[in-house]
Amino acid sequence: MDACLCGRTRLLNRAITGLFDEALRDAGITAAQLTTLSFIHKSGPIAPGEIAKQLVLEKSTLSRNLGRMERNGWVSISPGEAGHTQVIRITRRGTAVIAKALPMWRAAQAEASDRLGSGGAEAIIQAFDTLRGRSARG
Amino acid sequence: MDACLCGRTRLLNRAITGLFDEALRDAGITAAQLTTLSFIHKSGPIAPGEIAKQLVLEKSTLSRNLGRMERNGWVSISPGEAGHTQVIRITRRGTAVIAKALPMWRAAQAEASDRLGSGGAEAIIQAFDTLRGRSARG
DNA sequence: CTTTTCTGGTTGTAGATACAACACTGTGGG
DNA sequence: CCCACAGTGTTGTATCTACAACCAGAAAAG
Repeated sequence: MDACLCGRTRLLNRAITGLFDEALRDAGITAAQLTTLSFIHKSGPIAPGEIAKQLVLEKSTLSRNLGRMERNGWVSISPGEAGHTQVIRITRRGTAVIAKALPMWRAAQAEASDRLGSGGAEAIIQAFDTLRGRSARG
Repeated sequence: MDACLCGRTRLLNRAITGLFDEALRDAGITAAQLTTLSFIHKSGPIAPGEIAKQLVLEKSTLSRNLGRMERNGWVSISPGEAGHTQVIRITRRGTAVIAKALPMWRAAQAEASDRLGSGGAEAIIQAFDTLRGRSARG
């Protein structure tokens, strides 16, 4: 059970997330939050269900994460057209916090690339793309 | 911010962990617990601090995880020789649960390899090893 | 038109994770 | 001997995550 893909992925995740969280601390945003916020920024107004699908997040998880982000003033949550649906929009403060975090993110990205080695970073991108591709088809 | 290593690593982690957790459900153990338990099984009696260091886990995180595993009867926690230290030992029930989980783990590992593609699985191992090597040196 | 079913979101509960602060114990300096 | 310090583990608090159960609205079935 030595070469467990899950154990390795999880350890990799702890190490990389820790690195980004530390780098982003002064911006007052976590790595998880920045990922979601950037996604919303890029997508434009979007339903929670769609975010969850794209980011492979449980809807209940996302619900609470969005609640925190709304409390921080980074996103607005308004009722959608069809009943009981919602639309998530990034706010000015949300855009501002992304801008503030950007240089710190760049530094963390560079540091992560360095620690993973040129092959390692590529490797993660590749594993990610393969997973994405397969799950999209399947 | 599209090719964020952190976002991708985290998504990869959610996907892979979910796959293993589902596969292991009938064994009554989670992926995180199986990783720690296997490590203890392989290492023999070991101090919590050492486990945390090897698995890149915060000592407080490990403390609570070990508490749950002790409550499940999978490990024993006894005082070490030097004051205030501890020794963690795997129990019979711990060994038994690993044995029970083994075939499910194998299936999950195969499924994960498949979804990641031959290159993807190798890629994760490689990224892991590079990180390990660099952090060991640094 | 009413009932069933489906889709989308929230709430209850629990594990995994980390940071800060604390408690316990051994060791050195005085 | 007493006190500061360093190493090790726990506790308080918060975030991230998921599963199960639920609720609300809409569409389909009758």
